[in-house]
Amino acid sequence: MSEALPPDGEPDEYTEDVLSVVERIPPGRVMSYGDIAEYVGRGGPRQVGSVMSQWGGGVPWWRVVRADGRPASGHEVRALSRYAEEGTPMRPGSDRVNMRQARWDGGNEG
DNA sequence: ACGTTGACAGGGA
DNA sequence: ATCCCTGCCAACG
Repeated sequence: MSEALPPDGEPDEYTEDVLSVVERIPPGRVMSYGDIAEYVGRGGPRQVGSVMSQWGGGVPWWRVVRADGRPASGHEVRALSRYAEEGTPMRPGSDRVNMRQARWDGGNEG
């Protein structure tokens, strides 16, 4: 059984923070696990990954990638079709996101 | 208390 | 480019 959908329980405050940030990432943009950890101000990349593993089904999880631009482990194929839909900038000849262009800092700029 | 695990990150070979 | 190791930190058995 995979955790494609969020559990019915109530998320704690940290989980809420992480998920709310992920929901704000614009289409065609991404944030790394570490970026999100810094943004929420506590925990680390692995904690963010843990939250996404459990609750990611309810948010645009494909917009959360590794620091090197690789999509979430085990979800590469699904992520790739989303990037194609959203026009996410990719590295040429690779299945990786171009972080230079696609990285979102939480601000309003493009 | 301890060892293992995990949707991670960074550095070296 | 890939593989391997270490650092990291919370959750589990």
